[in-house]
Amino acid sequence: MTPPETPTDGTATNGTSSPAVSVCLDDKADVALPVLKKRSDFLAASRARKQGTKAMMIQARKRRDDETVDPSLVRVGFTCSKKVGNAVARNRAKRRMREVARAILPAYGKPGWDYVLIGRKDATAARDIQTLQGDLKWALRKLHAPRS
RNA sequence: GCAGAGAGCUGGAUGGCCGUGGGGGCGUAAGCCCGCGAGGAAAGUCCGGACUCCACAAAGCAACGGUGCCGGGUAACGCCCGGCCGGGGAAACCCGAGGGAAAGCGCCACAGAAAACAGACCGCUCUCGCUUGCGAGAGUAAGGGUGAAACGGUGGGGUAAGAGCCCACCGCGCGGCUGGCAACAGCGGCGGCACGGCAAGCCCCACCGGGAGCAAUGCCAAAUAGGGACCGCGUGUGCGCAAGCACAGGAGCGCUUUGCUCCGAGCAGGUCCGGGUUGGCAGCUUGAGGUGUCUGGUAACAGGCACCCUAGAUGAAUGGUCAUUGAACUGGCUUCGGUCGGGGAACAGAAUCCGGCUUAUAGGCUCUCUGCGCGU
Repeated sequence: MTPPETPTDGTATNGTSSPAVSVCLDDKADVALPVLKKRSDFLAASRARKQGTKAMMIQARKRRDDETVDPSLVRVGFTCSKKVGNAVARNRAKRRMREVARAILPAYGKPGWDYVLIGRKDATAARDIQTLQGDLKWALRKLHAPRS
């Protein structure tokens, strides 16, 4: 009846981070963007790096080398907890995040990484779409930066 | 035109570009093309079914849950339609858990003398006594006061005062006739009045009802821990060589009766099955299906004919953006006709599928009816 939601337990701190790798950003406009579907992928991402913005939370994780997924892929997942609102509000937030990810991630995401976008109450639906894209680019720069 | 009542519809629109979930086609592939893609409530999960799996010897009884005026509709319903009765309204219409209180139990707060079986607080009348406005006795229940409710009501006669004591009408009860399939209604007769209310407290009566749900269920693949069944040998007493029969015991089928089934202490063995986890496929959308039309019916609805195929996801598709337009609401100007701006669409998102109910819902539209007013 309802899709699975973000678990509301707060397990989202220190995880496996990797040093930043320099990536060439050209000719990636039509790269496929697979969607995360397994609960375990979401749980792994929630234990990795995260960066909040005004209208959403972004989690990012570099996949380990022994994982079977094609290392050239950028994968993305979307989630909204029930705090975001009723089903209409949650679906709307996911659709807007999907649109933002489609515009930004093929060019700015790094191959071999998984990204999870988490919606926020009211803000995800209300914020201008251009601003949301800017938010995501800013957050990706922060996430990709080497840890100090 | 104004006020009101009922029934129904709608739920921003059009186009371009980019994207997305199924389906179809082309292609070795990358990919390209075509077509389809949320609601009236998709919601609450409250009723009723379909469909699956499990359970099920019969009858009676009991328990538990539900329904409750009558007739019809339906696959079925607690739903719908029509009618009856009671209540509200000037009317259109609206509301009602609307069987049984002479089967039984229980309750009826406060107030009041008295709350269910009769009785008498203030009174009223008569008699007696005297201290002359009080006491005693008898009669009475009309009047007063209390209450949601006070042992029929109103009027007249009657009386010491009164009382169905008598009479008329109304109410009530009993039995009859007429109309109606029925609930019930009408009419006239008899009875002087017995039977207060609550069944949404228990209860009685009638009728209905196995359980779980698509995470059902079936299949495939991977992966592994050791649960169960059957076979074989073995099993109380009596009779019997034995097979078996009888008896006793225990267990199960809600209970009873009839009836049936099973069991008995283990094990070196043999054969087979299942369970949880993850992924995939089926179930999965052609159905009590829609639209139009004709026929029957007051209607709910039923039937005939023609045409149509209209989401099938599973971390879950319907989105983003641009242009034109744009309701409510709102600011200014106004010659009250408008005009220039702002603003940017309610409740809400399919999850096996249907029939209902309930709840949420900005605004707009249509039809019918009632009352009043105006015009012709």
